[in-house]
Amino acid sequence: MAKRDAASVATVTTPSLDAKSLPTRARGKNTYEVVLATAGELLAEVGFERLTTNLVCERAGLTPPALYRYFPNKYALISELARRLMDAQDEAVFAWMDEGGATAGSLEEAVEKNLRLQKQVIAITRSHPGGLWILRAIRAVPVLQEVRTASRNKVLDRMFTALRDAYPNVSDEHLRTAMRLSEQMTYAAVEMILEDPDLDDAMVAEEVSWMVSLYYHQLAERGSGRTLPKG
Amino acid sequence: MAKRDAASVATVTTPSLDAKSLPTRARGKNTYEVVLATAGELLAEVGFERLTTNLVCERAGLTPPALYRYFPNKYALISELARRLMDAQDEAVFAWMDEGGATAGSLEEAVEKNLRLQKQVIAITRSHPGGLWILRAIRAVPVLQEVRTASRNKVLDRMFTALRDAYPNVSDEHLRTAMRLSEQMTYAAVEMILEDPDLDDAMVAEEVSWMVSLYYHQLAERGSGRTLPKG
DNA sequence: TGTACATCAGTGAACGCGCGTTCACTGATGTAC
DNA sequence: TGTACATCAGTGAACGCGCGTTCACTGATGTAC
Repeated sequence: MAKRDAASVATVTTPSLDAKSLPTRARGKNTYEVVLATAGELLAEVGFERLTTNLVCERAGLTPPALYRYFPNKYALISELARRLMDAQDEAVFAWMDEGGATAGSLEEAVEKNLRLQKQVIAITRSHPGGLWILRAIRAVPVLQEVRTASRNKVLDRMFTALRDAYPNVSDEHLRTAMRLSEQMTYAAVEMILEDPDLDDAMVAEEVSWMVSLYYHQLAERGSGRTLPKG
Repeated sequence: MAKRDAASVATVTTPSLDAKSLPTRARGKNTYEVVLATAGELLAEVGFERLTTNLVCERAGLTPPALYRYFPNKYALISELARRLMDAQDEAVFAWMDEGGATAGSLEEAVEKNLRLQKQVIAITRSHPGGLWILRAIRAVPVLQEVRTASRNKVLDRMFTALRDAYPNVSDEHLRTAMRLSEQMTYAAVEMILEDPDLDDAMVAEEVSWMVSLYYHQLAERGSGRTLPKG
């Protein structure tokens, strides 16, 4: 077998995200948090691409080896920030479900409940510095996609269990697809709102709630075949 | 005024995208296309972050100054690829509108028409090497967002004109928001399908069509206040 | 309650790599006469 | 139809910068006795 032309091979090695070691003492814990906070702050200012460990150190008033003690690279920084954001969002969703948010009777009720959740997710993302960039990063950076996938699956599994019985005519796969689409819609709207200050948050949130609620409302009436709703 | 601490300032200079010069002769035009094709290919293989001008040159069998003659940096490469993808998609949307795709009577008809467009957009994106990465890049990379914005506004303006009269009870802002949301939903679904091969393309496309169609269907009935649909 | 010691936390300085970029140059291609 | 010349296209080799990373070290902090 001939030696392959070097120019034709593109090697891809994924950087590790494993925290090198966690701080045990107060000083170290503080540094750890300062680094993360600074990373979030800089993320909001310069975006993902321009974020470097050196830049974080400079801003945080640390030398590189101090950061490097806890985080192997910038991906580990974003990974931790993303994990926290996802956890906060997931908690909000679970609390919402526990209050019966997902089991509405009328369409109007569903819209109202959905709207509350939508607004919460927006508020949570906004309260996390660099939140918009975190959302973009977990979509666009391969090593970080796992954070998003893990969070999504956690929420989806629980929601699937909660909703399964409410849609007897819909197959498992169909229901899962429906849930993934509404999840996508929710996050797309959050990104939209955060990146375009001209948009009316409340209006966007309400419209998304309508879109998702109408869809689920009609999904219940639709079979696995294609039955149109009455009217 | 005191000199600001260097560590507290994060400068952001945006790279230029202007093509340095366009090739005039056949050889140059060929090189130009080879560079772009290689960039798309590598984008699909290694993603945006790992794409470098050096890597493109190596794979294309060129030296850096050859690439550099036409493109100032990697953003210019992706920008051109993105512009082409957006143009192809926009054309499909316009053709669809010219065939009356946006002006359906019944809900069922709307779903059918919407589905055709959705499938076309998926096919177009798939046919462009690195298409998924191009979509991600124009969302996540500041200099490239303009490509997306330009394309979006072009489509939105034309669609707004076409739909304006069909929704008399809906304000301009409301209608624009509605269109932006359905646009987001469409692209979110394309990304979803391209990045998760386990998904059933046809099912996702159909569900998106339902979601969007239901939404517009109900939008017509809804006032600028909040009137619930009958039923 | 004080001191000695182990361990944690952070520093200063330096490194190698590869990226983007440039320079002076050779070779290819079209065109004027 | 051939040749001279202007311009386009691409090369080879080198550069500086800044990023990630490491090393031997100093300083801070908790704890055993």
